[in-house]
Amino acid sequence: MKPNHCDTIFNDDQFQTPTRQQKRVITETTIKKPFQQKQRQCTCKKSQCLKMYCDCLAFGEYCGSECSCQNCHNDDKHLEQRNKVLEQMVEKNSSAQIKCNCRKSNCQKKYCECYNAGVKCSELCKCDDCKNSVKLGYNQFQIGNQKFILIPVQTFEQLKSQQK
DNA sequence: GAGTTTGAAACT
DNA sequence: CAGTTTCAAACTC
Repeated sequence: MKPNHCDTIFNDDQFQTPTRQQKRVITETTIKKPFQQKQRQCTCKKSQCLKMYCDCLAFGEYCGSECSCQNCHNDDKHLEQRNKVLEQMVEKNSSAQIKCNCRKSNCQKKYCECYNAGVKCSELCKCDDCKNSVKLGYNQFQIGNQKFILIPVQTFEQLKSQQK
């Protein structure tokens, strides 16, 4: 198994089908409520929620009532435009891996994508003075007493069918 | 809550 | 490809 993709979360107790395109970082909020209808809350002002700056779009979710974004296009009224952006994103991220280029945060703050995702920095990273002390292996993380491993969707489906 | 810092994403 | 700018979140006060 090459757990390089961020497509799927597998945890010890259950398999859960992803409801969204996993993009780059799994936020703490997401980990706590994996694949539930957790409404992200973005505050985008200039991106129209049509760029990856938008947290909602970055996870393939629509913006919702809890967002406080301005001139939002990440809704069903702008489906065509939105989906085009998402398609490009999926293509771009089909082999996305968690890596960072941190300069000042020592990979110890949530600015760091690796730290934020709960994974160790890897040789893919170009960070300076890395102090990311996550103990788990690459693409593994733990919240509370729940351990998670990021695996590709394909593998996820295989595991799921084996479980039946 | 306002202002600052940060680094990914976007752009050139 | 590398350097720069833009952006919104993380962080600080």
